[in-house]
Amino acid sequence: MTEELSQTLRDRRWKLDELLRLGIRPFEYGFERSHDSAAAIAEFAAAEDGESLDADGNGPRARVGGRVVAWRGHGKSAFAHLEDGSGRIQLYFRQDVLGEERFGVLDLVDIGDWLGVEGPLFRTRTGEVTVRVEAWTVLTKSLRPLPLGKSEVDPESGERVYHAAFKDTESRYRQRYADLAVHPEAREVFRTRARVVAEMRAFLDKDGFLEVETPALQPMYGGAAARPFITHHHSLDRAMYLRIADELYLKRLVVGGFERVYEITHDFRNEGVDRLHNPEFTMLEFYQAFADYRDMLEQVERLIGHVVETVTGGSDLTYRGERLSFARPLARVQFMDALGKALGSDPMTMTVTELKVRATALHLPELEGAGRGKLLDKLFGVLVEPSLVQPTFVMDHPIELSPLAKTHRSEPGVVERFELYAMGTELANAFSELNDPLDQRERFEAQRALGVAGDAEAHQVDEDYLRALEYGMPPTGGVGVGVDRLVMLLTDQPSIRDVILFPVLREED
RNA sequence: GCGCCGCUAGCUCAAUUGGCAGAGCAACUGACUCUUAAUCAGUAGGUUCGGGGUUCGAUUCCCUGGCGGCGCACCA
Repeated sequence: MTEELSQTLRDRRWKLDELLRLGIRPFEYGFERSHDSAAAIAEFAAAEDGESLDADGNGPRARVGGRVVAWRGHGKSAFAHLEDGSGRIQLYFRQDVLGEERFGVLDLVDIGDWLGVEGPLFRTRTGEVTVRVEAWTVLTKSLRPLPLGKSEVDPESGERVYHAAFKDTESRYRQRYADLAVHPEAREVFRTRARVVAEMRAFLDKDGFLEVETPALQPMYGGAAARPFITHHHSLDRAMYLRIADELYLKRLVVGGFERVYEITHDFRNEGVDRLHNPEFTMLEFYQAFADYRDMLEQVERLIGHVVETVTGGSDLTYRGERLSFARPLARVQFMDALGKALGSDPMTMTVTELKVRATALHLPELEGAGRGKLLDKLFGVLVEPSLVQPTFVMDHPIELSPLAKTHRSEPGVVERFELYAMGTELANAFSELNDPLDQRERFEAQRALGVAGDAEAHQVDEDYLRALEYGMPPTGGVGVGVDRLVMLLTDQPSIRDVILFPVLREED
């Protein structure tokens, strides 16, 4: 490397060379730990309670490894903090313990280095459990300073208070490794995310659902209204699509005789990026034979309730200062009722022209060629959605919006469908699945007409799916849950990028 | 895609009307053997996001491009 290095980077390289010169391996092969920091602290506390400390106050010995996150030199002694996956532990180095030469080598240690240390545990005068370091080794020399601001622990709340923390949003997303390295609470968000997914699995597994994997690379996309990513398979010499939903494949499996199936996977939608949308996102879909959307509503209530309970310990959570209650039963409103109330007249009896007048009055753009379904959807989005702060099921959507849902058994013009909203955004979507292949073909044809008219998100006609339905799909309820958004709520994060480890960004430079 | 805001040292941020580009932390040198945002003294560190323009002089004003945030639109 001949690139010009900043003074800071040059300095780290110099220390690396010095370590090598002293015969110290700066990138070790491993380190056997006796404790992580939390276990070491716990074991010392237990020894203290058992009054088994020696005359100098030393308790059990520990070998701990971690990243140096703070350093306070005092001439012939030094304090440091080492952070590992379980937390932090203080280190105490003394020249009279380590010897002049070995203590001197500590000058080559920087914040950010990974160290392994060993020595007895003791409690300092100020009460902190600390390793009295008798031996130490460099595990990894850090060649680039971490963006680590100073921080202290608030004695009142126990929370970490940052002073000049690493907070440039762009850098945090681009260099997630650095964000995670200096923000334990960012790591906690992703631990929670993993727990949410694990609990969804546990809930469904326990209820007899089979986890399956369906293609991400598809010859034809479907199952949602969205623009796909298109790619090309060279040896087959044909276009392939990244899935926008796994719905149609999961229902094929119900046709095949798997009565309860689910998949937690990434969908890809070729659309804009904002606070609530990443082009690649995680969706849970599950399908249950012999069930209708009312059964699925109960399932969603129980599933979400279970996840909220696991993370918060109760049925409530706070998002952006707003208290949300997921206590069952959740509120429910009829799509048409809610929209009718907002419009001041019954949307079912309104003509397309009348709807368009109302939409125009609200300055809704993109009305060009919009059909009845799209108009209702847009009006609902503007007039009703923002008010759905507490978790609410919106029931029975217009048929034009839902080409894969069964028509309502008693209400004309609508389908058996619900969406779960909270904080004004959609969390889940479900219906009594349309299993009449003749009706399904008509719905596909209607979508094809919309597509011809210029709707880039219109559904394609999937002949293979129709063939599957012709074999016969039992009555089935299906649900999709936006996992990222649920995690946003549960971790109180303002942007979907805060719950996706490596969100989509434009190229650097 | 459109609008608004932002981009200055490793990190967080200043810089008056257009007038020598600064501070805290990190780093470096020195002092200090129970500190914890350690302390004290000193030192160094800059393509002010890129390109162009106006001007005696641009971090500052204008044009243009890049990236990000927020809002709108689209969507789950």
